[in-house]
Amino acid sequence: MLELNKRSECKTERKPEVIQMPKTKGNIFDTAVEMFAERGYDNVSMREITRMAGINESTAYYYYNSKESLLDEILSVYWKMLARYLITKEEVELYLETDTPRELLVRLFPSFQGEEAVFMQRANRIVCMQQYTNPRARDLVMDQLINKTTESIKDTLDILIERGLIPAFDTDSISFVWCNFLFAQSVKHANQFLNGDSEQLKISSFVAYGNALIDMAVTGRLPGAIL
Amino acid sequence: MLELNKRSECKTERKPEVIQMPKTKGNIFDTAVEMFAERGYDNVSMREITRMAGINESTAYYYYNSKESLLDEILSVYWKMLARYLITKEEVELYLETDTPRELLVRLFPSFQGEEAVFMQRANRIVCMQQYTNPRARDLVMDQLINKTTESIKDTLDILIERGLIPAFDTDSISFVWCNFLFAQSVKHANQFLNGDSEQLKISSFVAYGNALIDMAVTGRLPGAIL
Amino acid sequence: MLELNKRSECKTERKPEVIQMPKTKGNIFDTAVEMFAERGYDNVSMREITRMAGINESTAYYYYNSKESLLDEILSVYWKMLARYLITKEEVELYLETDTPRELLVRLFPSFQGEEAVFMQRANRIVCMQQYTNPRARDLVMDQLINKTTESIKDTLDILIERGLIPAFDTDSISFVWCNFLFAQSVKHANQFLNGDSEQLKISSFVAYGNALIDMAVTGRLPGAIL
Amino acid sequence: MLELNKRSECKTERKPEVIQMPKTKGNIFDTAVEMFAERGYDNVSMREITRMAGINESTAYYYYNSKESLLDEILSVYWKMLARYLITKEEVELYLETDTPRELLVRLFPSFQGEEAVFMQRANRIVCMQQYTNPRARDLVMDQLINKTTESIKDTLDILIERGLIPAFDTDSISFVWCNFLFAQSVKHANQFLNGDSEQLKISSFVAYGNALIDMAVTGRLPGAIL
DNA sequence: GATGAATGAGGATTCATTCAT
DNA sequence: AATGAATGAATCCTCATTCAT
Repeated sequence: MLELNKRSECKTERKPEVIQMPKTKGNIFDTAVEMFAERGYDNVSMREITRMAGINESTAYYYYNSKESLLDEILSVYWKMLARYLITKEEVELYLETDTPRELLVRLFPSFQGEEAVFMQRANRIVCMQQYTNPRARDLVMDQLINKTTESIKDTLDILIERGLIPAFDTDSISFVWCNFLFAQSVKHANQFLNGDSEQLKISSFVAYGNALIDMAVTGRLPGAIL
Repeated sequence: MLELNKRSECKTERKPEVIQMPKTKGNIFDTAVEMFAERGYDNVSMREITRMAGINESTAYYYYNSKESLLDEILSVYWKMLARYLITKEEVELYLETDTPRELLVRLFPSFQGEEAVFMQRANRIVCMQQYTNPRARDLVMDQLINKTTESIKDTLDILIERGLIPAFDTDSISFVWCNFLFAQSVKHANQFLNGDSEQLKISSFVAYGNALIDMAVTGRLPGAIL
Repeated sequence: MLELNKRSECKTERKPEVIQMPKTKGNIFDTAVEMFAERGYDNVSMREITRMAGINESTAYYYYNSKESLLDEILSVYWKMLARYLITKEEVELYLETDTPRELLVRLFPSFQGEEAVFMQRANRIVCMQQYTNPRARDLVMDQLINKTTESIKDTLDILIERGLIPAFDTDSISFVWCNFLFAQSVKHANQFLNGDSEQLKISSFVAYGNALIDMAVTGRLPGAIL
Repeated sequence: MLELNKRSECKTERKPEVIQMPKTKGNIFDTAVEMFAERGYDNVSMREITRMAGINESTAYYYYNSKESLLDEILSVYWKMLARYLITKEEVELYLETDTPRELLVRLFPSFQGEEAVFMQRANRIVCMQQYTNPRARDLVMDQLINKTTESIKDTLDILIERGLIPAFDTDSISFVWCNFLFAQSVKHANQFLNGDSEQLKISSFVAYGNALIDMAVTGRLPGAIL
């Protein structure tokens, strides 16, 4: 059976490429990510972050010019990690050597593991919150999370159709709908985020309806449709 | 041609039922809506709102106990207006006397006019921003914007299928995908919102892909699908 | 046995002479007394008083020019009621026709009944709190509560000695000590005041040690002294 | 002649044990003590304190979390200084090696010198004002200023009687009266306090009547009593 | 690297009071 | 006699940031 959250291993090497920082800086960064995610950028003060991190308030300014630049770095790291996980045309070709169409389509649902997953969840929430007021967060959402993802989906579908592995249909509109579905999930996910419970978040409906989308793509018709 | 934003008249009377306030209170309310929408609740001070509204800061506290209660009222009004526009089963039956299936399905895309539209756009943006930190806004999004809408879509599709007006399919998953599509649009809409430009917001893609969803429902297959 | 809080009836008529006010004014007055006593003049706002009294905030200003003038009236009424209860030389003479020395001395301990007692308790607390910052309250304490009372005690003792009803001693210092004892009790009383519990305030120690003072005056020696 | 305010030296070492603070903090503390004493906690704003202290308002919040915590510290210091000056049984025994009974009894009247005296006077006034609304101040008055002092007086009298140095009498009631006398003086003292004039406060009556109390204890009879 | 001290600007909110009605 | 609307001034407090050390 299909498992949305366990993606088969990547073919192309993806070195974790962990972002290296001095210990204190990392401490500030991590604490900020956690607190911003929990309560929102505007509702967390530098004082609170540094107090929670157990360091002096002014020390934060040794590493970050301003509160905003701290947020910038978080967005930056998030952007980079996201980018590493978008599937390119070349990768699709590669995967197709071994994947069935269903297996390939599952890869279109993002999935992170371990510490990375925790960071991505938090950063996702921060970005969702900030997209309305922070131009960089908005770009991130619009460009990376939406346009690039739509493109990636469309590319995958196009290749599958081209190879006759799934029936032909208008991939433009379907990739748009598909991506918006993913985006809505990510917003809802961010929305329901409660620190600590993050693990227990019910993603069952997400999985079920994600499968519906894959079904549609593979069959060319609505799930359960009797034509 | 299909027009998503001009819904044919309602059968059941919907009196505008404008929320009445004293002049000054309305002034505060409107200014707050405008400024919160533009820059976010946290980034707008009572000082700024009242200065913009041309009244004394303390006057705002004559009408609202706190900044938060001002936000509460905005959410309240938004909730009420939204609720008025959700389609019930009874209304679906009524519409079906004259509507074609396509016309009926168009009604599932919310549409506001004039001043109301301006308020709804702004309030939508405020709600989107606040859903992460304000429990009431979160409830509004999760319950009203998502659950109730999904239900409304499912009801409509079920009735159409029951009457044999569209092919049978799994309305559960489709209404879920459909609603999430709408929700994603509303978030993106909020996201791109720039005061003044609100009118120029490109909704063409929304319309195009909205039509794709309607097509799917009417035909039971993916748009352009060759089975 | 001696009962400090049940003073035998006054000989001279003391008409209750209730201070008459319009209903609303009395309402404001009473509410203010209650709230000032409970939480202190500075910590109670006109808004709170009028809200508690169930009238409009500005109505208070129809009857009182300012918050301070409301306090002034309270002090005024308190002053008048206190004055009515100080024992004059003439009254001492009158009482002596029927009282034993002990009975007469008991009269030196102030005692109020019923509603009057409630008001006096509250007002006493207000005066105690305000004596440090409000000149009128200070005068009230220093002049009325201390000097006049001391004088009244001294007069009584002098007459008793003059008539050979108690041994001779230095009434100057004893009336001073006596009055200061009373004053300390009144401050402690005010201090321990908790609205609602006012009735249950333990005055047993006050009574016991009040009796000690009377004993001293009647015997000329310290209570229990073996010379 | 007896001098109430010059207590013969302590036997047991009492190191001044001055409370040390950073300069600015001390500045805030001192200014606050002065201003609170003069005009009352509620009638002095942080703005005024810091302006008077010549520092920025927010600096005060660097050292004190709130206005109330500033008051708390004042009460704390006052409490500590008071505690250092209560006479214990052991000290009474010690003093008795050299003191006459009168000299010993004089020690029951508190006496501070120099800067300490100024602080104690001010703090005493603050405590007197605050005792009605601030639980900590109330405890301070009731427990430290009254109960502990009464106990200290009783202990001293008991020892003197036990050794046959003064006649036997009921030390319970006398220590109660005595302490209440002291307390009344302290309240009156606070009451009459006018900044700058503090030095000129007439304490003659206090001394005179304090002597009366000592006389009573030493002779067992009322001052000037002819039995 | 890290910190303690300090600050200017601005935050929400309260308050006593006024005035037209 | 009573009130609804409005306000100026002040309140406590927070915040991001700087700077000398």
